[in-house]
Amino acid sequence: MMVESATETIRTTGSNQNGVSSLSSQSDGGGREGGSNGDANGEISPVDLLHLQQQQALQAARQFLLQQATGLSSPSSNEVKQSPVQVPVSMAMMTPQMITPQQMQQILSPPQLQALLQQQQALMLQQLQEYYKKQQEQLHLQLLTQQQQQAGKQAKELGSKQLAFQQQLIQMQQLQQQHLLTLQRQGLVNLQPSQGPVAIQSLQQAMCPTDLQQLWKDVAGVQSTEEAMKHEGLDLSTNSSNSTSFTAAKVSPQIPPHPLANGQHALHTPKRDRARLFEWISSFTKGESSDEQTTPYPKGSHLQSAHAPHEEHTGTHPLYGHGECKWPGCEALCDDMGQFIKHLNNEHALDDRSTAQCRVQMQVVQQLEIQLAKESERLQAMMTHLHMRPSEPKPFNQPLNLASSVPLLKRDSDVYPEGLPHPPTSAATPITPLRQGPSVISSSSLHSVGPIRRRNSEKYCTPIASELAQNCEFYKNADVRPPFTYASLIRHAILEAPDHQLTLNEIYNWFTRMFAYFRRNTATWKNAVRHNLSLHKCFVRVENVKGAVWTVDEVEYQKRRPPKMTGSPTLVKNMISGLGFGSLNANYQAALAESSLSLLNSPTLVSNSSAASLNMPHVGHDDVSSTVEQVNSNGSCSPGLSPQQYGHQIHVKEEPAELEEDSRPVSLMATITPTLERDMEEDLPTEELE
DNA sequence: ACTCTGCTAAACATTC
DNA sequence: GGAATGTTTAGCAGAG
Repeated sequence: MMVESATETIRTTGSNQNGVSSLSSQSDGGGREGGSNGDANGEISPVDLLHLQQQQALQAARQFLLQQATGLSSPSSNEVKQSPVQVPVSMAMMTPQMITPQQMQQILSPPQLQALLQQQQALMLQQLQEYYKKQQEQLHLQLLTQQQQQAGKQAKELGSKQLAFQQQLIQMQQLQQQHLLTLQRQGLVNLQPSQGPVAIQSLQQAMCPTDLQQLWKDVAGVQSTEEAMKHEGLDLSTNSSNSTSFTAAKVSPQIPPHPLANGQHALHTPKRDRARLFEWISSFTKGESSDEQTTPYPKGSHLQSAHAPHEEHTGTHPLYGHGECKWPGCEALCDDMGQFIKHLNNEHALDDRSTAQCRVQMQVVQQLEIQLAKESERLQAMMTHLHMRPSEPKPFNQPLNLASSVPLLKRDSDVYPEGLPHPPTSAATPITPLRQGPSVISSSSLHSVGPIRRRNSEKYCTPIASELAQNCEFYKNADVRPPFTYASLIRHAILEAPDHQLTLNEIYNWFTRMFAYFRRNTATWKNAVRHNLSLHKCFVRVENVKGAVWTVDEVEYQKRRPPKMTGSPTLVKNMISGLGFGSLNANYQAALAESSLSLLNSPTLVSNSSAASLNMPHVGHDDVSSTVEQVNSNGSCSPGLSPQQYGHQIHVKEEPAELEEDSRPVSLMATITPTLERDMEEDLPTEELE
């Protein structure tokens, strides 16, 4: 009972604080309809009245608090000082007043707070009742008058006005119901009246209509009770202020300044305070849940973390741990499981209270999930930003920024169904290998260590070059499997070589040098490398003076995964238009980005012998400007990139590589398709593009 | 259900 | 002869 009353008190106190904003906000919305009425009558709206009264209650509580605080010992004053620091930001935002609800609940003793609030509540209730009564009568009168006066007016106008009045009436009745219910039910659902309309809505959600109606039927009784309380309120408050010494001295030294700021604190707080904590959490949760659609960041979401200790699964029952009942707000001591079960069945049976608390908990979970989604989104934005930060517009060949511009591309869900953030695919980052340590870790670090069948570089437009460039330090140090296929890695290694050729051993070395992951399981991955080299005809073995070297047939490589262009012609059009490039086929995006990046990375060309062996047709490149060759220090074409690609990269300057990809001449691609012995079932890109 | 792709493992041949 | 290199096959699994 003490806990109950204490929580009630706190809730009410907090409501006074928070109610200012929440109520005022509601008056904006709900008050519009009633506002006209209020203006017409020259009276304040019920919401304003409630607001005013809650402010009065808050003022009274503050005064009371101040009186008591003057005699507080240093610890408590310290606490008061510290609390604002530890108050979560959103909480602080919610409570613009100097004294936060937490401070209130820490400093005021439950009886005192309860007395204060009961007093204020009783006053408010009485005034509200009277006010509502008057308003209802006036509304009915006005409605009748309107109907009579506007009998000759257009039906439309009449209808709208009547509707407005009726809505106003209904709203007022609802408001009245809600307030009364709040006052009556606060012990049941731990609702924070101060949360105002938000909490009230939550209450409505938490209670079935029949409950509401039944409760409303008892309004008269409630009123009498409240009036009785009101009469006793003075005595209560007097008693509390006199007899109960101020509780800051009693409670504060035992509890950390702000249990809410740290969930662990809740474990060490006295039971009463923990109950209060839960009440706060519940009330905030309810308050947020109602406007969660419009509030991007739940204000009290972090508070819910403080609730975690309650939910930790200890023992054999999730609701039982450390000899306590973990039911929110309960914490009854139970020696053993049997006792706990008995307690659970007795105290937390299926009733209104348990149901309401369960709903509260559901909303807590819901809020947490929403918060998780929000935080994940924020993380994505942060990572995207960090990856793009070092990027400076290159004079040419700036790869596509897929991450930022491909909102429609299904990547996360496809590649990371677990909800893990996908590796940043911001190809807009500088191409040169660099530069950022593991601190800027792409989400690739989250890749599983096990085999990944589909590397995102292959299908989901993560250019290996950019990814590696961004996180090369990370991959060098972290035992994380790179999210690329062996073929991609081999190709990248080869293209990274000065002459675009590597021996097998050099490829091995590149793997071990670049990836900590490949410093182990050598037998496995080396075999895989050899297997890939042999299997894929894009890797061409060239006999050299010093032995055999491996080169890359870029055309073959890009033919490896012909793009599947799906979608409407308009979509394709949009893709080509440049801004829509995000919808481009990921394979081509990745492949082209990779190839272009690799070209930029590698200062030299493939040796003539290898180039010849690559069977690369030298296609006349009308589009290739000299600047291309200027930029490309070598001044010659890479084995893989067609001149047209270069040309497009150049011409379309800041256009993403996809564009080049898209605009890659189909006919040319067809013509340059080398006739290689190794047959590979392949759809010509042209067909796909068409 | 089927196909494609990628990974792993393994056997075998050739070369160093 | 052993290790490295290269080729090939098979099975499995994920994804479309």
